[in-house]
Amino acid sequence: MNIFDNYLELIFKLIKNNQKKLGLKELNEFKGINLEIPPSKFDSDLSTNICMILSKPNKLEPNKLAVNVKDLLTNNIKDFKEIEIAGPGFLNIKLSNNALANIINKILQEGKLFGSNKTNLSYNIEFVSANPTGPMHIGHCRGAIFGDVLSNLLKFNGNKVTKEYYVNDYGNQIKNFVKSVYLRIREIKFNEKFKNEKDLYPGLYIKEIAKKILLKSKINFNSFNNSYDFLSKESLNYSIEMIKQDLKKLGINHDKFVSEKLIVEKKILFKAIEQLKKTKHVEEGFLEPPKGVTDRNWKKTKKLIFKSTLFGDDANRALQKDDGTWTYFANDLAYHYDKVSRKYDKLINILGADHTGYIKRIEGAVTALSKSKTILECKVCQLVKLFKNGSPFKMSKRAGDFVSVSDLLNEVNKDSIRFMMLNRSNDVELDFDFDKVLEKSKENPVFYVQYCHARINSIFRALKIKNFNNLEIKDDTLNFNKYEKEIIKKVFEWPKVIKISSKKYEPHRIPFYLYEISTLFHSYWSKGNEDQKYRFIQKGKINNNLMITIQLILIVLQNGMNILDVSLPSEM
RNA sequence: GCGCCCUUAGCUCAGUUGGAUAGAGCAUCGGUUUUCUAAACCGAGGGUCGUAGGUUCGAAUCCUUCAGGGCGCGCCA
Repeated sequence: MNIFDNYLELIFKLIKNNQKKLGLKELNEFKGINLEIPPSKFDSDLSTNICMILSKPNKLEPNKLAVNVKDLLTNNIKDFKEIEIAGPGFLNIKLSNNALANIINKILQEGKLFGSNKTNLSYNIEFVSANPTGPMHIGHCRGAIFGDVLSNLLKFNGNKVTKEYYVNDYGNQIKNFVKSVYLRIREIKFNEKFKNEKDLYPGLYIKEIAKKILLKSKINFNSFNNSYDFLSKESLNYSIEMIKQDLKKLGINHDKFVSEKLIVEKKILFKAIEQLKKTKHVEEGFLEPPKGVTDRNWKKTKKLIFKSTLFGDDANRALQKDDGTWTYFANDLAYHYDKVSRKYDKLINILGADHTGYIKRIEGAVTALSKSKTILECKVCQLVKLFKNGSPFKMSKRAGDFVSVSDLLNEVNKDSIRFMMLNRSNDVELDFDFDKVLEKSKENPVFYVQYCHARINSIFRALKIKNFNNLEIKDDTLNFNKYEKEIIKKVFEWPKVIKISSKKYEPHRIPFYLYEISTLFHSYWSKGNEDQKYRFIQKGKINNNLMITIQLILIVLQNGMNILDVSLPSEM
């Protein structure tokens, strides 16, 4: 039930059928025309810019065209009770009571589905993909929640979504990680001091892993090479498990974990390269020394390169290292070849701000691999800064030199973390303030929205019922006051919020919307303090218009918080 | 040097494929509770939308210039 889309379609049809009469030669496919809720100072339900847009290519005056369009619409769409021409040529539309009643009834029927635009595409969203060399830190957390909620959002909007985690369980970092575990084991078993050499992982969690492995293993750890296979398998298991636990505590479950090691073993890379050689995206050649980096022993050697400059990248990228082994990017190319072959409509990668430089090459890779049939879009989450008492806050560094997700979860509950991590656009840095998140006040948006729900439930308690059942309205009983009207208009906007946030991959619009509708509710509620007649419950009863208004709020609160996966307590 | 992101009220930020007098929260000042949760509400002040141009009926939004801040720039992963 998206009234904007529905009515626009009607309007377009009418205008097309009466094109000549209106003197319109050029319809421009109705591009740029929209229907929206006008600012609250205008006393109308809908507003469209159609006359302003169409007047230009047809060389008509917007206000004159508006007079004709107004007549056309009022005579043919009986849902439109009254239309006013306003400002530079807006049409402000009032809906008939009958139309309002029908719309509201439909929303009540749709309930949990209200807001879905039923787009029906298949998405693959890769997110987190933190290296399995240690626990998740605060930086991963934002991307993790962003990806999870974006998945929920796209699912809610009617799509199929695969939530994917790419496990980088291959390469030098893994060797360093395993070596660190090995040295910690030697430290415990043979009392050898752990020397913090370059490239090793000093974090104390490595010690925990070492202890666990020692408890269950029977091998002697006399040589790194001899124990490597066993050690790497065990250490990776532990650290991946650790990450999965953190994700679980945040309420995140991926559908699929793809192992880089497996991608390598399946030799997918060769197929990918073979294909890209044919399309001339991969060639043997030489690369220039990296810019902005000095003091390197640069050797110009011939190797396979991916021509990412064709896709706007700064430089072409090496697929092979000097010693002939494959680069990380090469394996990622193979991984994305695999993703492309799974035939999703859209691929999305969620990255941290420090991976911005990687975007063009990997998006280009997908375009090349899919022969422009699949588009990969990378969304970047900017940094998270921790604050406490208004000043930057550093947590215990037990886990290493970063703030871990489990540290965070010890202080703040999952609901607050999820909501707050999305209470900013992904494009801007996010200040995460511990005090604010723990506060029970308007300043804490999570609380504010939840409190709205709790207050609604207090009405149920006062009326001694569990919910409003079987609500239905007839137009003759329809008589909303100005506060209710405002709330209902806001509810009508919900499908639009879903549509835009789905289209632009911007889940942050949902918490903002929920906060706004909560404000309208709290405000209306408080009117009862000033004026008896606005009290929700009169002589133990509640009137029908109010019941409907509250039910509509409940529907969007529940649908919204479901997408965020944040709880709605009925009492606080 | 290059790429990406950001610059909107004192502070932190929203702002829909370009729309009407640019919106919230915090902070400041003032008010509201014998009655459904005051953990809330109402009101006031506060703006050259970083700068300079351009596009047009109309620009915070699109294009160009410059300035400031962040992130990144390996044949690491």
